[in-house]
Amino acid sequence: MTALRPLRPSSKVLPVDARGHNRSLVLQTLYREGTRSRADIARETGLTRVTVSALVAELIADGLVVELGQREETRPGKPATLLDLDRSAFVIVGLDLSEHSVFTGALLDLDGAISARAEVALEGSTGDEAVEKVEALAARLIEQATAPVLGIGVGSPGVVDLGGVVLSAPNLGWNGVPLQSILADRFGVPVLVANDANAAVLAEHSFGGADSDAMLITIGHGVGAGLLLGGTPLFGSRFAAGEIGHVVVGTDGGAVCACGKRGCLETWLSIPNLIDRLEGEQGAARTAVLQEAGQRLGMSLAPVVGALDLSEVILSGPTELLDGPLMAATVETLRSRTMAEFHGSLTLRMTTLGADIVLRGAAVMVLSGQLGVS
Amino acid sequence: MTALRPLRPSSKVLPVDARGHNRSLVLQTLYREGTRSRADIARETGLTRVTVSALVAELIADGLVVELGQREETRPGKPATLLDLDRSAFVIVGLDLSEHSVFTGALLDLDGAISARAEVALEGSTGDEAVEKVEALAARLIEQATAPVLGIGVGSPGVVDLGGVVLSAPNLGWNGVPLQSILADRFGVPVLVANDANAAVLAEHSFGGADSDAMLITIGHGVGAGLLLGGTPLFGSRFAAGEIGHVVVGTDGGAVCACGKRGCLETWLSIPNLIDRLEGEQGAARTAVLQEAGQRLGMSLAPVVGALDLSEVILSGPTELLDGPLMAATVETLRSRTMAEFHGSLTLRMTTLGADIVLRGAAVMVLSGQLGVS
DNA sequence: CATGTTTGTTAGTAAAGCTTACGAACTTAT
DNA sequence: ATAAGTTCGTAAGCTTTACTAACAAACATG
Repeated sequence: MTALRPLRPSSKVLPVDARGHNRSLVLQTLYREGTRSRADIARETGLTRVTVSALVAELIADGLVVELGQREETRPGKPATLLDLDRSAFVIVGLDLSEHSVFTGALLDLDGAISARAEVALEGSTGDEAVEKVEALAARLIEQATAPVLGIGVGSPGVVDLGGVVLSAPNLGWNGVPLQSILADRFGVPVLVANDANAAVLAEHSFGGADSDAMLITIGHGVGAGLLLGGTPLFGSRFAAGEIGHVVVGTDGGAVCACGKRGCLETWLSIPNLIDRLEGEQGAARTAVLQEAGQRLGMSLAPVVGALDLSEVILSGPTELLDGPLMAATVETLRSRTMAEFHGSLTLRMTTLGADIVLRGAAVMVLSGQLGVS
Repeated sequence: MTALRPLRPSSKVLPVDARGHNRSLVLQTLYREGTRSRADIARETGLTRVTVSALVAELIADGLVVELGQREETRPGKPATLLDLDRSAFVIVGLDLSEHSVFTGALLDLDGAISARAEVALEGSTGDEAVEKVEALAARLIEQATAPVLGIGVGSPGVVDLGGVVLSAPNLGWNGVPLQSILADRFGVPVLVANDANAAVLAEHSFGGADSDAMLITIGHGVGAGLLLGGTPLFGSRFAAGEIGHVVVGTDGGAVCACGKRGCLETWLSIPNLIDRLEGEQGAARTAVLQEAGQRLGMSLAPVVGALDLSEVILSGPTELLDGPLMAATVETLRSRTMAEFHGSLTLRMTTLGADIVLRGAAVMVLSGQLGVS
């Protein structure tokens, strides 16, 4: 008889786990700050020079870190030996399954730069056929790799659990597809699978300058969101966090949605619906349609921004539709519906990463999972 | 030149830190599962019997754990020596500053049971005068303590940062009041200060059976919320997470709020406003007022529940107003505005902890901060 | 009564990071 | 030019941690 309900048991920590953490810490310092000496790393991490030397020796043996020779800068004392990540030592395979009619993929280096691309047309494939197309795409990219593959990252539409099983992706006809283990078995490298919007918000955090509390809205065939809270992605109790497309917005009806309800956010904001509404409209009428959509988005987001105290909301999707009256109306609605004094510094902007955002997010997943850097 | 923006540096981990973690793990096992032998703990934690013995010896020396004698149960092998937390070894001081005209406080044991109470009338005090009343209340409770004080937990209204500074609490006239250090300096024991709704959701998780993803709405003089995501409280980028009282709900105007906007959630739902609206109403008219308030709450919560994939929403406040037509309307609105297939198991209920919820949450903060149990 | 089981402890080992010390290589002051 | 001071990386030895192996104590069972 105890007053507390059981929590999932947290696990023991051995000294060897601490070692792994400190190894990642050294790696992260080099990754983020760039060229550094062993003594620099010791100062920045708080570890001793001795310990850093041992960890660096291990990283050099693993081929992750290289010595670059002595520091040029002239100052007293023995010159430092500079180190850096060997940013060409590995490549990462990133896959984006979120587009409507095509799977895209790329080879990325440790900095997230894209060195090769490939894609495969979906042609209406679903189920196993679609899985085979994912495998073929990955195989094609791995063939082109000029360095060992660190891992495969996948941004998939739908609901994905922590083990990389796609629980539900209606467009692809997937229900409980264990994509992670399928790819891991086939290619023998680490595989990480997540929802596309979650991947995107990670990319925006790592490469796009987003805060560690941010929300990224993907607007395309559907409407979804990825949430980053305290630097950690939010998955939700049923792995369905960010599924905001089918939340009803407003009290005044709205169009009937594919899901059966009336006035879902997607009926206002998804690109197909938006294009339908804009059909033939010009000038002020066109602006009015975009403003209405923006207001609806703002109304939907206001309670979330207030409840989570978000400082940054980012939009991803077709710039020509989103970046203008729509976004202006969203920010105006957000400000007028939340506490201005608290949210004075709330920013709303387009992603800076364009169409590659999911691919680069998939790479971040691998970097963070395999190297502990992110 | 690196592609990643700097993150706040995470810190090194020494073997001694791992030791502390494992010590907490043993403590947590005893706290949650109750009476256990060393061998039981070893099996449940994955640590060896040797290591557990060493950790238990330390905990016994600290007075946190006691031996209870041999297990009665008859089975082969040497009989086990049973252990348990010494649940009367320490007391916790919990303070609730969230009520409108009175500060309440209590002495709690390690199980969160209340053994003494005290309160002090606010009588309009603000600023330093209010701080002095907090100190007096704590002093009065500490005098009554029959065991060493493990720490002081405080649930305060307003915005509280991670260092226990009350950045803003308009009702008390507090702006940047370092309550944690004031109390720590005065009483020489660990002090933890957090927002009242955050404290409340912790209590509901520890003592009320709430899931590790839950949202607790406090409805009183104002309307606030505490969020628990993955078992961790959410604070937000400016420590203002949960401030949903001044989010505008609906598109049809509504009453003017103290904050200047029109149609804030508080204008529909705060207890003073609700009582005003109910003034003189009976029967169906009364029900209609409560239903309207419940619908407004549901409209506000729907985007949050959808975005966070919450499975549990809990209300705290006067049962006679909330637990009836209001709550029924809220759950109905929530279901009709979110994806039923995902949120089939969404539950909305009243807290089971009554008026002591903040006091007990304050105790959880101390338990979790000082013993690593929660 | 012999055998097997379970508990808690003792003894010894491996790993991790620490402190102390030192040689190498450089700048700066005399 | 020489001496002194500074900085870097490494070596040696220590402390802490949790591990394995082994054992005595205390019980049940055939």
